[in-house]
Amino acid sequence: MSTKFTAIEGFAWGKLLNVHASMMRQLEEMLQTQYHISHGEFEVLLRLSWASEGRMRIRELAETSVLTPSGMSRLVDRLVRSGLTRRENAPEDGRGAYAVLTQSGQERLIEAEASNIALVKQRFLSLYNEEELKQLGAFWRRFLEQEANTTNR
Amino acid sequence: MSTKFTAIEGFAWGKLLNVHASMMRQLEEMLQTQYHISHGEFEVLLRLSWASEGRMRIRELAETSVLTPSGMSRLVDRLVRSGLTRRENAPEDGRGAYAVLTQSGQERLIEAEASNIALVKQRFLSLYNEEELKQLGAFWRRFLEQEANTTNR
DNA sequence: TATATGTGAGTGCGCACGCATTGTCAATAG
DNA sequence: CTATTGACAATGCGTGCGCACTCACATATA
Repeated sequence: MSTKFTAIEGFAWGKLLNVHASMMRQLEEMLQTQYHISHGEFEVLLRLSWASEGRMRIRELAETSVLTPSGMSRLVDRLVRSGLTRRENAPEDGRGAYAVLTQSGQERLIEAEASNIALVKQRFLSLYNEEELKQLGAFWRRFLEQEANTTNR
Repeated sequence: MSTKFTAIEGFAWGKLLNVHASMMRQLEEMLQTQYHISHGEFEVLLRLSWASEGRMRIRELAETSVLTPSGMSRLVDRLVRSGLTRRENAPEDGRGAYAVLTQSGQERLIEAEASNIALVKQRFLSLYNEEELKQLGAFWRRFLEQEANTTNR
């Protein structure tokens, strides 16, 4: 295998990085200035809202994110100080702690999520028709299926 | 505009994030364990290798990256301590400083870049034929052209 | 030339993170 | 029941970064 990219390969890969960086920069700036939360904090609030009764274990949150348990513990700390979550001891496991979405957290999340979705639609999704979005999804599915196969062994 | 994603939209956007995260995680782990450099340091070495005589101004490096000038100054510091770059005063501008690729930096970069390209090909590019890669590139081009239009005003 | 304004690089400080460790509790073995 | 091992959350420490600032120098203006 060659140690160089073809022009087509270099473009397909390199510009993917640029597109991702541009979108993330815009999303993070919007979340910070309008809602005073980082993108990581936003994602935690979002996962909590999906969970039953708006609560998840710290460890579970860490596993479904890019953070370690220690980083997640501190992130939840910040959310607690901001009043967006609270901690609750796990009744069934004395070691465990839940992060629980507060009323204030739900309200902040609803607005932040709406802005988040609007920005992604406006800047990214609106550029492609449904057929093209399906095509993109098919590309990602192919990648993720290969990942699932190779990480299991 | 709706405040929800359609299933197709959510997949096309959400899985793009997953694909990017998976690739970046693999690349960063490879660069760190095999070459003892971060991905940001790798990109700086790469840009230096593209520049004439392997030298660029700190400010210029910062502008073409995600870092601020202060962050870039410190990143170059680390590269200097590792022996991969050296600093040189700019003769034409007494304020300025160049980061210059050393021999050791060139050697490290050549190997790291080969590994980087091999990993991207193996894990990502090899999943798609040339027609599909062209299509991906066309999607990215559409996005970046829109960005160029809207950021200029 | 003399002064004011702008720019490049570097630094003190605060913040967020990972790693290693600790404290607490659960689960298993004897 | 006791001891060992393992798991969850939290914390001390080191590191990398941005922001605000400083210093050195360049550029513009009178």
